[in-house]
Amino acid sequence: MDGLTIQEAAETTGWSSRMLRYVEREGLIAPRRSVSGYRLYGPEELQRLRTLRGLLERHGLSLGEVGFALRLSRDPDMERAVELWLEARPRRPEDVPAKDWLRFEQEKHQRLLAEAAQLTTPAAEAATTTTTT
Amino acid sequence: MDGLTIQEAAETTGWSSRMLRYVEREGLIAPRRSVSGYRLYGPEELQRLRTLRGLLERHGLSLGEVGFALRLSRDPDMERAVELWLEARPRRPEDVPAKDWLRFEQEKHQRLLAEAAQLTTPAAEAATTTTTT
DNA sequence: TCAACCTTGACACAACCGTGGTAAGGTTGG
DNA sequence: CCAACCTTACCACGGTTGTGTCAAGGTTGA
Repeated sequence: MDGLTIQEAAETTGWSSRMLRYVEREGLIAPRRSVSGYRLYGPEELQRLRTLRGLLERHGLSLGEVGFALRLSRDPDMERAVELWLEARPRRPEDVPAKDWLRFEQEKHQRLLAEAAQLTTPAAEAATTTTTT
Repeated sequence: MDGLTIQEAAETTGWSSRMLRYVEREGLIAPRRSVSGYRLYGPEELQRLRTLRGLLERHGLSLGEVGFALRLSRDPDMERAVELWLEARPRRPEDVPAKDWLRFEQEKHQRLLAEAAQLTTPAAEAATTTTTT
């Protein structure tokens, strides 16, 4: 049975086991299960749990908010609706000609994706884990 | 004194005046004020209030969630952090070679922006308002 | 002037969130 | 077999959300 049980995972990540179940119900981190239903946390999940903790703390976010961001990213229809509503802020279209704004947005996302690609170096995840052996 | 007072705005938008103040405190819609501090709702705000209502209902969102989306869009640092965490979902990099995934993401955003540009035709907003006269 | 608005601030209250605990029962490994 | 885990499903409980109402005071317009 490879992978840490919920209590072990709790100890190495700083979450309580109770909260690990909660995090799972929020859809954020769902470890695979053993045949008998035990949660089995692998290095990826452990790392994600730690970075999640950091994310919340550094930006003052709640689990629910990150869960909402996840829902957004999984429901492009909803995401589009929200973004459209937000973009429609009272702002004279003459101020920023649409073309430029569009270019700006594209560049923003390209920048973002570049960073993402950089930070997602495949080996990095597993390496940091303490309990890999 | 042009613009509707809070109660008038409430009547035409279906929100209660109490909720209009709440919506404002969430940072979603802040009408300008008269010299004496009265809220004055213009056609833009009224339209946004109606579409907001629709947005919430159609997607089962809460004011707080839209408020969070707003915070996200105003704090690119936070947005980037959240997106990065979400993108790092357990997914074998071998499954989808990074290049293709990147292209897919870019295309997604271009599609989105195209739609946005289309729906943001400048005249549309003011036209639909009932109280323009 | 005076009724009918507006403002902010407070109290209230149900419903939900984050979190812990406990109970009843299954799994595991020595 | 048995201690020490695991599972789900509840109760609890303070904090936040969404919403109403009320109070004390300023503004407006006939």
